[in-house]
Amino acid sequence: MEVPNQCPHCTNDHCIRSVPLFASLEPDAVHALTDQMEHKSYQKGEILVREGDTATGFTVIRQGSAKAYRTSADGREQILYIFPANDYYGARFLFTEEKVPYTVEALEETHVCILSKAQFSLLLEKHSSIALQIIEAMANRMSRLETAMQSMGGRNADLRIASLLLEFKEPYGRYNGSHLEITLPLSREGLANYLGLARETLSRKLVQFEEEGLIELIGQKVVRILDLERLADLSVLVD
Amino acid sequence: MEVPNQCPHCTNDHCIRSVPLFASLEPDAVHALTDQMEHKSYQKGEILVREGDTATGFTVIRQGSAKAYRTSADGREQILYIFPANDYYGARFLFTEEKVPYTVEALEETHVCILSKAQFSLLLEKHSSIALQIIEAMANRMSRLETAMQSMGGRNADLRIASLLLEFKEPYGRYNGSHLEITLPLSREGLANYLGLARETLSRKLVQFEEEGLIELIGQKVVRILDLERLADLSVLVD
DNA sequence: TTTCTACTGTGATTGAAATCACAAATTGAG
DNA sequence: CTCAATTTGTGATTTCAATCACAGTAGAAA
Repeated sequence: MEVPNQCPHCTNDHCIRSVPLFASLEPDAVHALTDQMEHKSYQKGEILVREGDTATGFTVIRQGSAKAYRTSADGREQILYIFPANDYYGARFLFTEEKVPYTVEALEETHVCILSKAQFSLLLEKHSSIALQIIEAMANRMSRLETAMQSMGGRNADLRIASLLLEFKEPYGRYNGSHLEITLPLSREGLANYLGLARETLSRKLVQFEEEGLIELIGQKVVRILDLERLADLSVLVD
Repeated sequence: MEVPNQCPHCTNDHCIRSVPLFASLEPDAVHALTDQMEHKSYQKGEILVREGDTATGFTVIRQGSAKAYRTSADGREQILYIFPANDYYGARFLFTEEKVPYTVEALEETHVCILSKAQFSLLLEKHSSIALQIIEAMANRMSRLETAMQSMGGRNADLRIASLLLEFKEPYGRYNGSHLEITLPLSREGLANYLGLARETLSRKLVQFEEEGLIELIGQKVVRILDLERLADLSVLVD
């Protein structure tokens, strides 16, 4: 149920300018880009692109958010990335791979702008600074993957969960008074699929963390961090 | 015990030309580069760079091989990468991070060439094609990290080990007659640290694989693959 | 060769997380 | 608001891998 329409957020330049990747472009380049992009909308649960498809274009999430995951032979869903608004995906597999390496699914109502492979290549040629920014963005994702790998190689669930909370501190945390509160972007099931744990284990560990005074659960989407230091000790971060 | 010396392999142009990243450079650019690079040698077990150090330069492994790992609070060593000859590391953390994200340790006698951050930046400016090749190389590493994440999120050790064997098929496998044989680049302990498993579990699983007719162990460094198909079924790869 | 040191395999046991099963709570649609 | 559907928590149980302990093996050095 893709609804190709004129994305109201994209008919003016603001759209692209709020995407860090394009922040360095001059106004008329932004204008040109805006015209070329294709706009689509998705409801929660709809698939933006499916693992194994031939590469679509470079896709910017204008509004909403999405998860990227792979499905294993046993049916398990391993979430690899969570893309918040203004993030993008698809730069990488325009360069190397023919096939899309993961399924991307909307976590809520989501609007995206798509630039075709050809247009994206042209953009890269004209504005070489964008290549450097892509390298930088890729570097950040690699950092995260490396930390995830370390955390998933660990021996206990506490480590994974503590590392997850610290990872989410940046993008999803904010201070409410003096307390850091993280608004979880996924359901328990989703978090479990991100961590490679059973949902039940995650539930139990979270209440255990609460009993130990590490966190406080507020509703089921918000976690208040009570003891960041002890959480960091549990996590993968050394020193 | 770094032994800065004139690396015999680097005083002529061949050195750099066999590194895919620099394959596209013209002869005199190669010449200029060669002069700028610093050469070092390490014995097995020596540390090339340590996690948390301030970034050294872009480093090319001329001869030998190395492992990159992080150490967790509990002392566990999670291996993130294995760098074979002609591979390189350090491009990424010249862009973004100040601190080196992992320790690199020689797996055997190893010779490297190092390009300083400043020189590397200059190179990038002059030869924009190198930026694209770096993106491509990063894309490949990301692919591997994503697969690793999927495999480590899995529920059993068989999956991890089968995925490892398939991963090693490319770089370390070769056909001996009609049989595919993989020469393992690490000890059991090392492999276990790569997989996030206990050494004992890996040992047991390998003999189990052998009993089931999936593989045949030849000495302790070579694995002959007897049933690639069934191995793939066990692994993370779907279809 | 012999000796020493590393690495590797294997049994016994423990333990942590997966699974199974279901109840409680929350959400959302009508 | 009500009711169904989805999500979440929690107990009981099982299972698989970690750990502990040690013996066998290979490899390097003397």
